[in-house]
Amino acid sequence: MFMMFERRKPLFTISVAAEMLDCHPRTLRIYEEEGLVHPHRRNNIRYYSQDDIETIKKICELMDELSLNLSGVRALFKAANKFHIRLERFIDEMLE
DNA sequence: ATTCTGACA
DNA sequence: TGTCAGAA
Repeated sequence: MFMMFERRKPLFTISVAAEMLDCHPRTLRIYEEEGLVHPHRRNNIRYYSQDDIETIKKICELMDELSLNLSGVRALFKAANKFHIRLERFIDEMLE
């Protein structure tokens, strides 16, 4: 189907995640290639957690509110990691 | 039916 | 980023 559970947490297949985020599955795969999200995999199939969904929402916000492209987001992620900053808070502050 | 990867008139 | 082919 399009959803499964693990430890009480819902996991969504790429098609469902894409619907929730109103974007193309291709886009989600690209974000993964860029190392922006790491959906859980089972039998080579991607399963997105609610957290993954939230992370991607943030990515979209960064792109259209700050006019950043994918490479910009990638740079931001790299910086956050380099300075040991919590990604969630980091992004929220960028959006303030 | 659904997803995956790789490729691009 | 969208779309399509070929395989799983």
